[in-house]
Amino acid sequence: MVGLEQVAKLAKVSSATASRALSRPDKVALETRDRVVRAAEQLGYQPNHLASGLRKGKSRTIGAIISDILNPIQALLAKGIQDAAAKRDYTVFLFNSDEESDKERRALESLRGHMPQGLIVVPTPGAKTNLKLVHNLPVIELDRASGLKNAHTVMVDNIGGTTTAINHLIRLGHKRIAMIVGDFDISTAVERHQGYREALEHAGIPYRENLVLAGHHREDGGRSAAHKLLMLPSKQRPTALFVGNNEMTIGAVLATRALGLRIPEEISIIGFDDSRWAMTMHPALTVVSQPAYDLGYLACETLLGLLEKSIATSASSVRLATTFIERESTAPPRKP
Amino acid sequence: MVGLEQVAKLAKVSSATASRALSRPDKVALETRDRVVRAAEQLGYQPNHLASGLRKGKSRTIGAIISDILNPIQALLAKGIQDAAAKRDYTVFLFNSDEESDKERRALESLRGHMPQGLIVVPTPGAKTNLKLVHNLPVIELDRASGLKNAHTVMVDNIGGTTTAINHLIRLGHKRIAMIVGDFDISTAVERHQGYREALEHAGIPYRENLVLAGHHREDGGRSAAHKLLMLPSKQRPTALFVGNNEMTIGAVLATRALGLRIPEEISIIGFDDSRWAMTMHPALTVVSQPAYDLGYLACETLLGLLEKSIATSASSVRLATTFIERESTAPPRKP
DNA sequence: AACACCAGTGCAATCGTTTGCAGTTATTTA
DNA sequence: TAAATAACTGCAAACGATTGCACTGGTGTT
Repeated sequence: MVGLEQVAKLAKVSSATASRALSRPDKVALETRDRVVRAAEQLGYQPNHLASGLRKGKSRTIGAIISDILNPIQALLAKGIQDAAAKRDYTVFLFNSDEESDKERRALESLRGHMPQGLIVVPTPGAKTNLKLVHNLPVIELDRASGLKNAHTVMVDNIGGTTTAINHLIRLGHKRIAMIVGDFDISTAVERHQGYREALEHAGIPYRENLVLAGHHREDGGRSAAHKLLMLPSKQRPTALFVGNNEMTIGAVLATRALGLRIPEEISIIGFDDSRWAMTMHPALTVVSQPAYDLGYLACETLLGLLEKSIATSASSVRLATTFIERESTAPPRKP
Repeated sequence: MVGLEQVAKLAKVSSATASRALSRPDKVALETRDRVVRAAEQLGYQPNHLASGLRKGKSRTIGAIISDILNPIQALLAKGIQDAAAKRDYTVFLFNSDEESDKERRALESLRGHMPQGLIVVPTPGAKTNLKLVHNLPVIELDRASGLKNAHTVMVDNIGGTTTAINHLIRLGHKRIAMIVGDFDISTAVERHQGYREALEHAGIPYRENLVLAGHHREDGGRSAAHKLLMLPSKQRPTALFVGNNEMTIGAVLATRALGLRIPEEISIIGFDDSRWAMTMHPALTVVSQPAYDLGYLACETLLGLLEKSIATSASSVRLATTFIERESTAPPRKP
């Protein structure tokens, strides 16, 4: 390891001056600085972040905990975060919680020792407790809210996105619109359900308990919920289906196919979240799309902004709009 | 920040003893250890990795540079790496190169300062030069080889995977089998192409230059290459198409659809890499699937193994087998 | 009884950088 | 010309954890 000491020796200055030459150019004579810079270059000197972080109390790292890197939406979040961090010369420690509160806690414990200056987290249901482990760190909650007071959040307009989708179905003439929802311990699931409810109400369509099933966020849950809905007696069977996230949508589509029902002739489907397979499947899926990359990017910028001015801004809350993308999976209901 | 000093004071010992009590239990009297542990717990003490890393010269972190986190295959690699690292209590700095040598270099520079103990990298074409930046670090090359001597590599059996696929097509009766390849500055592209060539040769089918087009790894390239192939006069037009990676395969499928050709009746398609959309598209795609998670996991285990025994094992090279998954996108060629 | 040995503990140096303070020159001002 | 000011530079003390060394007192050996 080539350290500052050696650079200093080669440049015939003290290590103090060498340090200043490299990070406070104005504090050092031009000629001296040159000598140091040249020496550093020649030796291939690279400052040791562990040491400087220790001394300055600033590691220039942040932590990020997303729920599942294999979910394309979350991967986009991660990418947005990393790009924003890289632009300001921060490095990010990325963890997966896999939606398990326990893994989230372990990630936080692991993270804590590395002295990140801030945190971005897609909170699991246990986050409210877990986040106490890092009570002294600025935290941005991404995609959903844990319910923690004075937390900063960056989310999408779930209610608006959902009502747009439901309104579209209503305009096509659908009356029996079902929804597959996530678990209500996650704020997005609550909000999307609320959007669904409001849209129906606004159109004067009664809300029917038996048309709302839980899919638990995963493909399997989506599949069995859809199966149940589509097996209802034909008088009760929904003519349209709105699914609360991408994983469950896959399940729902597969269940539909398995039953031999044609989309959109026999059942219209809209999913929350866009993705590659939604575009390429047949028929292409109509979706509510989230600006996931921007969401991540913005969350990171917000966090870094917080760090630099170090003023404890009171809890901020950002909502980004969703985009409704009409493809081929929706059509008017069949005449009876 | 609660430091060791404060724990020590509360337990009425020196910080030296406190340190030993927590990390070298056998070096300290049982009763003392208890007192220290209790004090640490009470104060919520968390060791500072920056400090211990600095002192011990071991950061317990590794760096990982993948090419694109949005590619599901690469996301799986990342997840495998992280899981393996977490199991041994290492933390990983994850970067994206986006296949650009320049970004790879910047990632390496950024990484260097954080004193990772090792590196896992999916090398870009510039890796051979870039990796000199970290010449003193153990490096595992993942998924492809940069050509660097004495590098450890963890890859799949690209040749075997490809020949299996091509043989399958040959057995179905195809004679004009086209391939969309990647750029030859990436080892996987070279190997897959070689597998294609060998399989044809072995079956006595002549290799035709005009049936092999470059798709440059991306969807767009795949689309235009496929378009060109499918527009050949019908006597020359391929009856089957093998595509060198997932991105290009999407393009190829879209081009096929755009031309109104039916899969597999008019053209059989096999892609390298499995994915969600390959399973759900219609018809479901026949693929050569890589054990990406295992690949990542293994790469990380190899690296950590290297670190622990600190013996400079000579370059190891691991190859994992691929799996051929037959779905619905292949069929015998149409009788003329 | 004399000695060697061992477990348990603390002192103080160390890892590589940064920075408050003080010291040295050169420059400006009255 | 003397004094005040500014511009550079170096000394040494941090940051928090670890560890070689030395010290203490106790146990075991002959």
